[in-house]
Formats: sequence, C-alpha cells, structure tokens
Amino acid sequence: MAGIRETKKKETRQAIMQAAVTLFSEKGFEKTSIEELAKAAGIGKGTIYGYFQTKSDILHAFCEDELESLHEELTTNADREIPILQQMVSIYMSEFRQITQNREFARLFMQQTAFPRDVDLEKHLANEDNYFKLLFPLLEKAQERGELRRDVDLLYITGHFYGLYLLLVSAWFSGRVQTEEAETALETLFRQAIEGLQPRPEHTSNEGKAHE
Amino acid sequence: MAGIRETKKKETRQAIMQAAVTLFSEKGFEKTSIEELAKAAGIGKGTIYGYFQTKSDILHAFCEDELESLHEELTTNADREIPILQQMVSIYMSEFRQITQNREFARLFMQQTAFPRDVDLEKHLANEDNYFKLLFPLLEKAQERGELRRDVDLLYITGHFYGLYLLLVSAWFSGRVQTEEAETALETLFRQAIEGLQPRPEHTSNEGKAHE
DNA sequence: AACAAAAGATGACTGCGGTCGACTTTTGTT
DNA sequence: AACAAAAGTCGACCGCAGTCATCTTTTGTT
Repeated sequence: MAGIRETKKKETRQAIMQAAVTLFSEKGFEKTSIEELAKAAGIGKGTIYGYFQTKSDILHAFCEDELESLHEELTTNADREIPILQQMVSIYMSEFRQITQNREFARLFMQQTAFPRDVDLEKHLANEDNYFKLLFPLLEKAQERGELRRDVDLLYITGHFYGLYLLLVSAWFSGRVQTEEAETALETLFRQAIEGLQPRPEHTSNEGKAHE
Repeated sequence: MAGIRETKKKETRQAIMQAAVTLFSEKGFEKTSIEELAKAAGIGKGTIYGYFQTKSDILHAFCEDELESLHEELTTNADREIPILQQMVSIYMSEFRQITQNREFARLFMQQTAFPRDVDLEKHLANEDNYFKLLFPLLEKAQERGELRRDVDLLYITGHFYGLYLLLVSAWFSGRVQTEEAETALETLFRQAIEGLQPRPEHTSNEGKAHE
C-alpha cells in the first residue's frame, strides 16, 4: 500500500527543488537552464513540467516551503503576552531575514507574492488565509489588552503591518535600508503606525523624553 | 541644426512605444513578439534594443511616462490647504486609477517598481527622488498646520503612505479590493495611519458613533 | 498471471527574447 | 567636396523555456 507512485512523486519533487536551489544559488536563476537542472535532478527535462508550471514556480515553491516551516516555528514559540509591537516586529523580521538571504530569490518571490499572476490567485489566497490564521489571534489578544483599537477590522490591522513590511522590503531592494538597519526601521515604522502620524495630545508621560 | 539624428531617435522611440502599447493591449504582453512589434513600428528587430534593454522595459518606460505627466498635473492642480488625508488619497488614487487601467501592465510595472532589478536601481532611485520632491512640500505644510507629527522623518511619513498604497494595489490584484471600493479602502487606511492603531484617549467627540 | 487503462517520463521540437557582426547613415573636420 | 569616425540599423543566429507525441511504468481488474 506504500503507493510506489506517490512516494516517487514526492521524492522527485524534492529532488527537483533540491537541485534547483543548489544551482540557482551557485549560478543564479537566469543562468541556470531547465535542462541543466533536470540533469542535476537525474530526470528528463519534460518531467519537471509535471511538477511545476514554470521555472520560477520552482523557486517560489521552495520559498513558500521555507516560510511555512518558519511560520510553524513562530506559532509555537510566540510569546503572546509581550506588546503587540514586539510580536509583529519579531514575526516580520523572521520573514525578512529568511527571504533576504538570497537577493535574487527574494526579488522573484516578492514580485510573485505581492502582485501574483491570475493563474496563481487561488493558491495565493489560500496562503494569505493561513497567514491570517497566524496573526489574527495575536491581534485579537492585543485588542483585548487594549493595545489596539477594536473599531478597526483585523484585516485592516494586518494590512497596516503587511503594508509596512512590503515597504521595508522594497526599501531594502532600493538600498535605502541596509540589512542591519532593517529591524530598527521596521520597529520605528510599526510604532509610528500604532501611535499614529498625527501629533498625540500629550499623555506621553512614560517615555524616555523629558516629561515637559 | 535640427540634429537629424536626435529627431529621428525620438520619433523611433515613440513609434516603438506606440506600437508596443497597442499590441500589448490587443494581444497581451506575452503573446506579442518583439519581431512583430518591430514590424509594427516599421523597424528591424535589433533596432529596438538600441532603445530599450528588454521587452518589459518598453512597457515600464510607457508606464513611467504616463505617471510622470500625471504627476505634473497633480503638482499644478493640488490644493495644498485641504487636509493632508484628502491630498494623499487624491494623489495615490490618481496613480491607482492610472495604473489599474490595464491589469497586465499594472502587474509588470508594480513588480519592477516595488522590487527593481539591480540594473535599474539608479533610474529607480532618481524616480523615487522625484516623487519625494512632489510629496515633501505637502507633508511639510501639513506638519506646520499641526496635522502631522514633526518628530517623524518625512521619509518615514512618505513610507507609511506608500506602504499602504502598495498594500492596496496588492489587495486589488488578489481580488480582496474591488476597483470601486479602492478609494474608500485607501481613505480608511490612510485615516487609520494618521490616527494610529492604538485606542485614542477619548477626544473622538465629533465622529458618527454615539458618544458613549 | 495477464492485460488494459491510467499515470508518468522523455527528449526532439517550436517559438521567442536577446546578441552580434556586417552594413548604412550622419556628423564634423579638412 | 571628400572622407573617416561615430552612431544607428538590421536580420541571421543562439540559447533556452516550455510543449507534445511517444514510450515506459504502475495500478486495478479479471
């Protein structure tokens, strides 16, 4: 009952991804040909297209896998009692560090993720929903703790953080934010989003600044 | 002194973009071949690569041109006395409507703009700087009017709005935001960014909700 | 065990993006 | 006007992503 077929399929899929990541890392995405990749994986060229629709799909699948296991980690290890600001910074910085390891991978992945092709929409939405399942509970608790407004839809709150994450990554690509500055930048942005861009009344009595 | 060469160059460039946009709109970007495009523009295939580096560069250049003229309009027509919220919504919605006219164009353009290739970095940064020149004065005035915090760098303020714009476009691609809902969504997001995500003290006396 | 149908694998083949070296046009210099 | 260098044009050519008709393996049925 092992299901020879299914076992093999998974093995082959893994072999392809394995070979792909190795080659893409060594020679770069563009410079690696599918034929080369097939040979490295020990299969024929056409076979690859039984597992992935396009060349970039292979890379995308790999990145998704990486992020998924990252999410599992995060979900189990998260300390849900620290301020939501720290939680969000921590989550998105994990993602940032992961994705940012390889510039080319990151570009391709983010391009597809932020502005997906219509063909990938269904899968994309499913992925996003998973994300929400991870974030919503944390945000809800923060609402209960009084850290976040209750009159703002959770989808919107997620949106704020995700939007700023997109910004960070974009700024990283354009060189406006260095890798080492990223965490500080993200924390600042998130804090500002929470506090608001308009001048606060006064009530900032417990900050580092003089109490004026 | 007309400079036969320069005149012709500009004409040819225009002819290429013209043909490209027509064909890309009619048949789609992928389905249009460079050879076809060259024929439509009345030139040889290789010539195109004297004007643009890649196929998608042609599209990108077109979108940039469109947005640039849009910005000129905005700069002259802007009413700098209305609340910064309205100004920002107005500016980014113009951009959204423009870019959103053609889904495929939008995707390619946004992918390149938000996560540019390293080769395009220089041009990209120049473009961004132009953007800042447009926005900074408005934001500064808003700071003077007391609508925006003075202790937040203008670059960061721009970032907040731009990040939310990216989010909107991304959500539009994934179908989470319909074209007609876009303006409302963006306004809500911008307002929330200005007000902040944390519960405001009370001072919300002039909203629609009952006064509790 | 025999066999038919379903699923998978394969590499020759196709079409296209991008390059390159040969050719033509423009420019500026004498 | 003559001419050399610089700039621009061109399409045959190359390499590669992705397809498809054909062949091989697995599965379920008798």
